[in-house]
Amino acid sequence: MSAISERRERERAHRHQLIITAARELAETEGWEAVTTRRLAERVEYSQPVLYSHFNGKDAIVSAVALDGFGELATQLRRARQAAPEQALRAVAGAYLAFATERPALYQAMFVLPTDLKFASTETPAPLRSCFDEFVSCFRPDNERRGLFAEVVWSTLHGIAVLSDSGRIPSEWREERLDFLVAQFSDDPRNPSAR
Amino acid sequence: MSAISERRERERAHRHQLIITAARELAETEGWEAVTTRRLAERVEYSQPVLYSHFNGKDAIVSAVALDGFGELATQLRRARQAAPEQALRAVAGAYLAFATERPALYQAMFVLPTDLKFASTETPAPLRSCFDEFVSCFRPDNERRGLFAEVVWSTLHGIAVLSDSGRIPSEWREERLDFLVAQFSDDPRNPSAR
DNA sequence: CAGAATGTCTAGCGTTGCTAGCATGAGGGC
DNA sequence: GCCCTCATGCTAGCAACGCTAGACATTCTG
Repeated sequence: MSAISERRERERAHRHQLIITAARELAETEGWEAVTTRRLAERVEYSQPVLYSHFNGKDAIVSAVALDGFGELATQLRRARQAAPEQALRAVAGAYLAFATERPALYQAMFVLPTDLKFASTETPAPLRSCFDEFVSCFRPDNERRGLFAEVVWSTLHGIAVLSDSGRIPSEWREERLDFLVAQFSDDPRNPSAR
Repeated sequence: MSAISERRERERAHRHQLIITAARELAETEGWEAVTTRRLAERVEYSQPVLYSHFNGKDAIVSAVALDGFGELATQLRRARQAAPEQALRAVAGAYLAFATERPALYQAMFVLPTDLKFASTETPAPLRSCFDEFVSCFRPDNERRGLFAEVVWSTLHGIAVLSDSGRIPSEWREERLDFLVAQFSDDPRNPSAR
């Protein structure tokens, strides 16, 4: 393989990431309904068909953005948990909701829009699994049902995030909901009903 | 007003409902992405523009379907609660999830797709309010935070419903999640941590 | 019976995701 | 140095989308 084709491959990879970040920025400033293949192509200063030489279609672009998002979410959750080890659940839940409200478009790509990402299977991408594991780690290792705990806590947070984003529940009681949720689901020994 | 115009009004109302049920059936058999104004018009055996003489646009049709759905959901939740007054939360939560899994398209119209329905405000339609009140009624009248309880329980159920519908959590542990959720959120006197 | 009003249709606009097919330009063999 | 090959990116266009303008027909009104 010649040096020239290596350079080409590099440029191609760079453009690949350029498309992803352009789609993400466009979605975050104007919402996903404004992300059309035409506008995206114009933004990366290429014609429309080059998008299809990098991705199978628009859904694949959304999936790529979502995958980036899962990486970021995983690191933020981990940071929050490690910064407050004795209140891990509270910290992780707060970080999750903060992520959802601060990057609503990214969150939508990850959890609402149709993507071809596989969840909860053997081919689940690592960043996705890491996010879930952060929730699991909020519970005691000897808790045999921590997987179930994590699933339900995650569901609750997702419900709060998506219902308040679409205006279906008022967003002003966010902190109260968080405190309440943590109190109900924490499995530390002071919460006798949670085991 | 003449008898003829009365008949016209009747026919018009009938056709109005015809459009709504046609949209709902189409969505439930093929998903909302298959509900286009052209196919819907063909299905009700009228031309496309008549849809716009009944509704402001496609979103308004979705909203009308959703409103029907809220009426049905409210009666099902009420029936479940009254059939098991001493396990109200468990019954209502089960009925909610059953509704979501048995009528996924209807559920989407109510809670996922963009609609112009107002939630949690003074102009919230009655069926919508009834649904929420059913959750509130699962908690003791002397529980000052039952509104908060209801919001969080609803969020959890919605999270479970939407995450399992899109394949993001496995649907096989539904009963376990339900039992766990009810155990954590019930405010009866045997659950000391819930108050 | 003429004119106004109502209702429904055909046709079409602008936009969408996506693709066929044509250029242009670089790489390698002679 | 020259020509063939092949890949790369473009222009142009397709079918389908939500929605609307304007023509036609039918019905009501004075």
